[in-house]
Amino acid sequence: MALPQALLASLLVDGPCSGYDMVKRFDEKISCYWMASHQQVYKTLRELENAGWVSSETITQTSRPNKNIYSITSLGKENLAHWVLTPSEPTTIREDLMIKTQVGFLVPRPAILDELKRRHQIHLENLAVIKTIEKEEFGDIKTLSLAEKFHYLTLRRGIRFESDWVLWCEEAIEMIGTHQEKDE
Amino acid sequence: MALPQALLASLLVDGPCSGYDMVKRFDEKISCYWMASHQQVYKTLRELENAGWVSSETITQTSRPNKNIYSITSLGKENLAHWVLTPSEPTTIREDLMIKTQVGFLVPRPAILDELKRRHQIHLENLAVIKTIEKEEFGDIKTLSLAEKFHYLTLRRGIRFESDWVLWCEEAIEMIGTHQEKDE
DNA sequence: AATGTATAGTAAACAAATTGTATATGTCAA
DNA sequence: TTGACATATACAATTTGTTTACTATACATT
Repeated sequence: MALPQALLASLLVDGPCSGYDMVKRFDEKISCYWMASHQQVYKTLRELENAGWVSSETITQTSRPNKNIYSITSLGKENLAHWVLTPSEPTTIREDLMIKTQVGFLVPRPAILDELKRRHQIHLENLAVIKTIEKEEFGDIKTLSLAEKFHYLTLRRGIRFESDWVLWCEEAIEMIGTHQEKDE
Repeated sequence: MALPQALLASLLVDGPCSGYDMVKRFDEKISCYWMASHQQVYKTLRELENAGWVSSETITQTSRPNKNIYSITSLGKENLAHWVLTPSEPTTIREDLMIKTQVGFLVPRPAILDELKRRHQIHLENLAVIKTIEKEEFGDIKTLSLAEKFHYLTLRRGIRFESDWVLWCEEAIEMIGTHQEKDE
């Protein structure tokens, strides 16, 4: 929905880059709250250029394929600022695991417990990655500039999000794992 | 992606219902982790019937338009159980507010603070609704059946999710609201 | 010499989701 | 009695996103 704006924001905050770089940025940093395939990214960058919100410069490379470096234009920046001012509703969520949990009684308990443990592990790992970034990129919070604080807040969202999943998984594993059926 | 399974799960857990009822169920209860428009719901129910995973019975009504009551079939139940056994990755998130936070420095601070406060309020209200359901539908957790515990866990996920948003909003409002720029 | 990995991008086909519109009917209040 | 609201379903257009597949080159490994 807001992929164009997500790309513009990345170009603005982290500087000009190629489509290839953008895909990597999405895989790494932003992954906790936005995802996009490389086809989508390349396509959207071209559309943004047609709209005049980004400009591109082709870098001729001898050792590698040529690449197009995209930069946000002043028009793109204006558009982005305008979009930020429009209110937006919480994004709709579609979480497969919740459906599976709802009907978890359909399958043997070890099966659903394994899936919960798998998820627990995934979120533990994600959390470790984000916390490393927090330590490396942010020192004393009070000394940050306003822009840095905004950046830091998106990272905090990721930490909260992953921590919350970890805690829920633990609650679920405990509750399902220790359940004793009456009269059986 | 898993809308068919979400519908099957709802028919199984909450019983047979019409397309109209299903939309309402999605608006109310499941809203914290799945969303679907009525067009999607009606379409998918028809597809599920063609696949033989649900059956429908037309209820002739004099006072209202006729309605089709859908029920899950044994084939649908088998399919659902099979799907539960397949592992699934965390759903990709696309959260507009995070992009806006990333580039919040583009707009006047009161504007972004208002948006954060609006979100804070939304999640507070969502949280109140879910907590009411928790009180009304679940008493002593230890006495719940296994199926009820699975149900309860999806509710717990909603409570955690909304609480977490509330806390993040408070953190963000505090951090941005109290920021003092140096040398300006 | 063959295989794998990283870089850098294009394109078509399909699936999913949103947006907009149409069609009925009944209830209730201003 | 007009209009808003709720019930109940459906079609069509468009946008958005995923899957699959393909073209290149270079560098490192086996």
